[in-house]
Amino acid sequence: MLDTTSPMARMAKSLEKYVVLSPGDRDAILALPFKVTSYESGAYLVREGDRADKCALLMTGFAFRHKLTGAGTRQIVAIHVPGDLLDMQNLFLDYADHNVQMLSRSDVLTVSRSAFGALAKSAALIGHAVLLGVLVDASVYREWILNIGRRDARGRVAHLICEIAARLDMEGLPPGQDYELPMTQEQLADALGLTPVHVNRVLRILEDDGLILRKSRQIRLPHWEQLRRASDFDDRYLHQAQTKGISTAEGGLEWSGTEA
Amino acid sequence: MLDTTSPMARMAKSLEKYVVLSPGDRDAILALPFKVTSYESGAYLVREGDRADKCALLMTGFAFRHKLTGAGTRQIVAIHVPGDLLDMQNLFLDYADHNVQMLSRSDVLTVSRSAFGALAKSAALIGHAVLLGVLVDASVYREWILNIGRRDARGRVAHLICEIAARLDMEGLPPGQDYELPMTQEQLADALGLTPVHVNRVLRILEDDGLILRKSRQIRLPHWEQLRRASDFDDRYLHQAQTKGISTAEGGLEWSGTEA
DNA sequence: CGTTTAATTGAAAGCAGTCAAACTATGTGG
DNA sequence: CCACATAGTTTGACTGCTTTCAATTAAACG
Repeated sequence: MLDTTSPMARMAKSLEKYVVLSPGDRDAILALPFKVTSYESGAYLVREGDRADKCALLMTGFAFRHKLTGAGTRQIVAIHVPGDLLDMQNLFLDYADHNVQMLSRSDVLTVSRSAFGALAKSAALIGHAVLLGVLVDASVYREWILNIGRRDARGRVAHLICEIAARLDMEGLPPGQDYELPMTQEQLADALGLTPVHVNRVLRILEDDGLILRKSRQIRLPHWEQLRRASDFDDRYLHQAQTKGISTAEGGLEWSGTEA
Repeated sequence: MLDTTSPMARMAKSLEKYVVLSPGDRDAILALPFKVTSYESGAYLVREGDRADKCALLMTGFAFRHKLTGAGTRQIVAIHVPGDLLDMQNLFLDYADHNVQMLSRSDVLTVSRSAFGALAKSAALIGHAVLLGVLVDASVYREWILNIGRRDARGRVAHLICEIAARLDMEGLPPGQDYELPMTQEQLADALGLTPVHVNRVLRILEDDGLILRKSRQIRLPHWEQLRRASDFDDRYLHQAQTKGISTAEGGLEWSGTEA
């Protein structure tokens, strides 16, 4: 199932989160011309204003999307984990309305807009997979609007932690383990509409409440269910069922840790 | 150009904001079975948890999307104006992750999911129009995240007013006129992550600053350019160019009003 | 190891929220 | 056409969550 012969197999696998591809579709994907590029942490994959000319798959590492206000403050609007399709967002629009930047050193698979676009146009299923991917992204955006607009700082931070944990889990990364959140507190703040100072305070509160354990940027969630409740996190907005396949145990990751 | 023979002509027109349809595509759309329904203000078009079974076009009136937190607070995540395609969002996902509700008495054109889905699958251009529509919606979501996360209350309110004005304008509704914002201050608050009381105060501030004029829910924007600057509004995120056709004067609507 | 970047902590200020009451529309029935 | 009821708007006083400003400590990097 895990075909590692070609990086394009990862692309096929990512699309198969949304549809069941025919062998023909699969072959067509494997036949696409591609390129794998390593990006440093902080490198830009797309800059606001760029004409989108490629579509990408995040193979390793993390990335984020962000926009800037006229006053220069930043708002991160999405976080991406390995396995995410990166630029369907901008691919078909006239120009990029936001930035995509690496959160960590990352390997990115890119396919030219023309090649991918042609395939998506000719193979209906693949086009549909792209549409579903965009719809799920849109659902995540809606939850972020709710999170930032209507939850207090503690709930907001906890919710983002839950989302990232759930998505890593979904992508098959080791569940039930510590995981590394490759974000500075300043980046967390920009993702949550808070200040870095307050994020720091809230993290401490969550830690004091026993909801999370921290060691540098390693985070462990010893009481997933509690954290989930505290943050009002309900993973349905991630539409993993759509994502047929990955069948994580319904209610909960089981973390082994107890106390520091 | 403005074909009023069938409500489906409105649907075709809305899709043509994103692509140039062939006569064949157009005919196929006009041939779809449809239904026009009137909804009262406050009526639900879609409820969270519903299986999506229809796709809709808002013909007259306004609508909004919202989600609720576990604590019961509401966050409005999008506003829709006449001419908007309403439920591509949920159409292809397993179930609706949010609610769609009428802001005013509205006429809605609906097409069954199966009929529309089949057409979108067979006619690549129509499918592509749907994709573009969803991408533009996603871009608007991103701007809302930025707006709520990084602008103060005054900027936030002003930005939303600008967005709605720009979108009404885009849909060909009388520009440069007063327009009626069919939202209560409580709804505005829920769209902006604020409280109704504070929205009220901010509206007064904007009025005192001469940026808006109000009479009940009629709003006039006598100094568009000033309001635009005050709210850091840049309409590029609405991707109207994508929306080939409607060529509003680039930089600014010209409102005639001066002072009350 | 020194230098830079990120994380912490404290004290003070401020923007927005909460609570409560008064006022204004809008709508209904007599 | 007026009286009452309901929904929405406005205003004031007070509270508090989050920000700001500043300084210190810890971690990451070449």
